[in-house]
Amino acid sequence: MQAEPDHLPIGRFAKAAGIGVEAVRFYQRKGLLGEPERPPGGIRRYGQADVARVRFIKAAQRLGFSLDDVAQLLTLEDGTHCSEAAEFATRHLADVRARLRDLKRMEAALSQLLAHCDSQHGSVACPLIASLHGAR
Amino acid sequence: MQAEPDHLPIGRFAKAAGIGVEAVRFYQRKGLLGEPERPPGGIRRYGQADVARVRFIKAAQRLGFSLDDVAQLLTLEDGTHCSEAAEFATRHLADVRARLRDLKRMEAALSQLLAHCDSQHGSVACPLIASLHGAR
DNA sequence: CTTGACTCCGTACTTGACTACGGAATTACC
DNA sequence: GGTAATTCCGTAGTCAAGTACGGAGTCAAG
Repeated sequence: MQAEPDHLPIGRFAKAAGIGVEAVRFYQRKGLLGEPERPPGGIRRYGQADVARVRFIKAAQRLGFSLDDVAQLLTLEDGTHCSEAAEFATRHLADVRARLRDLKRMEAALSQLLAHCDSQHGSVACPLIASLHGAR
Repeated sequence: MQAEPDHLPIGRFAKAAGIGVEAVRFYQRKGLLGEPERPPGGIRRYGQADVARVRFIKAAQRLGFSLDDVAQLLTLEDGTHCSEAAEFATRHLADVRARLRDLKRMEAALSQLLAHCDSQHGSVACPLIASLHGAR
């Protein structure tokens, strides 16, 4: 049958999303990803929206969010009632901003290291620990 | 004996750093943290520099770095020869910048959600997935 | 100088996030 | 329409990052 971009069987879907077939099923069990309807005596098909969803999951994970965090973020995406959404979003936003602060400090420390390194050779230390001082 | 800030026994040290005693030993086994000398028939003592080091480890983890990544970052802190340092630092810097980009997008999406949410009640969706589109 | 808390060190268990396996059903290709 | 590749689904194993346990040695308060 058609393997067009919005009727991908699980194997192609997983490849398109950059994960394994087993990981797809794992995310479905965790509730991060829906199981498309299975036509009687047929197989499930996946679309581009599913691919984007998985890419988001992987991106958020790289930013240090657990799958439980990602699940909450996805409920925001999916549209919850405003009052609950605001609560989650506020908390996650504070979290995101704290991470941003630390990452910026880290970027500064690393790029200063490189600047030093370029200009003179020998050995240099990088005050990474000090740069995040006051972090929590 | 003295329990002054630079002669902490492992229990106080762990508490000061916000982790458990077992985690301290675990980081030592991983090489993230040195084992202070043990005076013959005595116990090891830890100082503020160790506390700061552990705090850095935890902060970096929250930013999505694995302990192996953190180990590399710490070699920069500890001061390596410039040529190797530059290589690591360049790679990590690119990584940090990619994360920064994604986090900024996420921050924008979340704060927009809140802005919408404040101004009108009912249900709102948050285009988080779309906000990271083009992420890797 | 004893007693209770703490340290040391090795091994084993737990949790989160997958990854692998295997047998029955479905699909795709010639 | 047969057969090789996929899918399905359940169970089990793996790896990272800890956490817990336990017995022998050390410290510190009375």
